Amino acid sequence: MVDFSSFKTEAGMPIYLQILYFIERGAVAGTIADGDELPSRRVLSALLGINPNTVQKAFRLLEEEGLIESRSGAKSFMTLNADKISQLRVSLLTADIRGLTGALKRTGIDKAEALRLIDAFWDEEAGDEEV
Amino acid sequence: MVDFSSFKTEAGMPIYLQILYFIERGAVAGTIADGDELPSRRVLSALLGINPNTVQKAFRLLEEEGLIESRSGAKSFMTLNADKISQLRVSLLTADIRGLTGALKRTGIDKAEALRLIDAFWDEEAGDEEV
DNA sequence: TCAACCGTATTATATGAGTAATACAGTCGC
DNA sequence: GCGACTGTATTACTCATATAATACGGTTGA
Repeated sequence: MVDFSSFKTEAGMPIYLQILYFIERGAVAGTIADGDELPSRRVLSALLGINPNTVQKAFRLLEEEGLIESRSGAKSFMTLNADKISQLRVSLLTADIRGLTGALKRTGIDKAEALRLIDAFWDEEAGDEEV
Repeated sequence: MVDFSSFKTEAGMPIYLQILYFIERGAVAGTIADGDELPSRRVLSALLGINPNTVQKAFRLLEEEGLIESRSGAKSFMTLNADKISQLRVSLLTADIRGLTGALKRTGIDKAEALRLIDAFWDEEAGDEEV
């Protein structure tokens, strides 16, 4: 069963996308594996305190993406393979890195300082680093 | 005059926020300086192909933040000083770095690989790096 | 002075995100 | 079989974003 205990909704991004990315990143990280059972729309929505339709929207997109399989009346399961994971890994990391480097460049930071900041912040959770 | 020639709207974020961040990052980077004149709401909206009200929303927030000064009937100007810029720099960079490290960790990447990716992607614009 | 700007405000409309309530048919284990 | 679950679908509502069309009064420069 796919574990949602570490999932927390945040402001600023649609919840259905947060669910989508949570599944995608879990698949790439290996914490979610092929064949894993997904909680039902109703159960997950109750667990997260959101509407079943919001969960359904995320699951529908994941099914269109070929990452999960749903049959009317039955439970839903992850359908992963090495190719899908590899492809997903590239697209997620590329978007992450490109987004950050673009933002940092617009803020006038050079590469050396960027690397220093990543290095300093990596192990922190809620520290007050000197920027 | 604040230069918006490099500004392009993107999907996924409210346009008024994109304008807000563009000004903020320009102020931190030094490409926008204290006393710089801002284009009028009407002129900028025509230039960007968006609605004047969307520009006004961004400028209103910037004024509440104390980064610009507007007088009814007259033009608007940047009002920056070292303290404001320093404060802005910390908040922007902190949000950037925290966002990225969180995403990469959820994708199962370790620090060494993260630093390698940033280093490899920094000088690229639209390349096809091996991830 | 006065026309051409400027900032500001108001009202209306369209769209997408998210919630809410409900309904229907398929699957599964007892 | 049958009840409890499942996925799926529909309609309606709220809210934020963005657009659109105006309108008002202040500022500026020829």
